[in-house]
This record gives sequence, structure tokens and C-alpha cells, in this order.
Amino acid sequence: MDWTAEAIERLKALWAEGHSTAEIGRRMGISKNAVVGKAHRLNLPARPSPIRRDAVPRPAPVPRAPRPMPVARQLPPPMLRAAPVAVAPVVAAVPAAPVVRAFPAARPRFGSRSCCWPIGEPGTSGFSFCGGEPMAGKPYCTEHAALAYVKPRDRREDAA
DNA sequence: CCCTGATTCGC
DNA sequence: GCGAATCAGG
Repeated sequence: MDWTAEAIERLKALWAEGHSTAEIGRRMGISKNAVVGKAHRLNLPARPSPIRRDAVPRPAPVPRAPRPMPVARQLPPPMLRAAPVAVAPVVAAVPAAPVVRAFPAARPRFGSRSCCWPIGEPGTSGFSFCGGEPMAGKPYCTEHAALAYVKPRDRREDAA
């Protein structure tokens, strides 16, 4: 794949529109791996991934309490040994339809780590990303995060 | 099995 | 840098 500026532009646009990597690949005539690979390298905002490879520390050794003898009084309360259920703070991130385009939208530069809320019509020359300072741990600035993180609904076919 | 996206690693 | 292979969850 020859990643011309145009190709990258298209990738960003389709990515911002919320298409799946496979769909983007189909539209661009490349594999989804190429898409996700490039997107990754471009530091495009990661989509809610179905998997998590990190922070999967084995469910605690749960050291069998070496209960020596069936002496009831010596056994510790079961709840003290129960493996705690790790509750992941999962936030269903659903990019809302970017029909709003009335903000100032300072767009210094897209790339490193800046607000990736799409500004303008994807594919057109004026299209860009907000570029504002993102909230901690989020791909959007405070204003756009408010728009982006909405009720978990159908996230397909919702782009303008 | 289908889908999804992320990471790895030889090229 | 690239992306197929692989992984991993739904």
C-alpha cells in the first residue's frame, strides 16, 4: 500500500466516520490489518476494543488456606479469602454523529495526541480534526468528549 | 463460525 | 514503515 497523503487523508476520514477497520479496508481496497496497522502508527484514536491484552493479572493465586485440621473455629471467614472481582471502569465510547460544526475549533495540528473530533465534512478539503487539548485518557477535548460519550447505542451507520 | 480491534514481528 | 499472522473478546 502506497500511503500517499491522500490515502492517509481518506483513512483518517473513514476512521473518523466510525467505520470498522474491515469496512475501511474494503473501501480502500486494502486489508483491515493494513488499516488498523496504519491507524495505529498514525496514533488515530483507538476504538473501543473488544479485547484487552493488558491488566489481566491472573485472578489472584487464591492461596488455598492451608487448613490443617477440620477445626471449625480456626478457619478464617470465607469472605476474607474470596477473590475480589475486578470491576473495569468501562466507558462505552460512541462517537455521536458529528452534525455539529459550530465551534471555533482551533486546530493546531493533528497527530500526536490531540482532540480527534472531526471538523467539517470528511473527505473534503476543509476536513480536519479539532486538535484541541484532549481530556486525560480521552481522545477528545472536554467539549467534544461531552458530545462523543453518549448513550451506548448502535454505532454503525450513524455517520453523517 | 462470524465479527471486532490490537499487537507482534519478519520483512 | 508496513501488514500478515496472531491474539482475544463478542
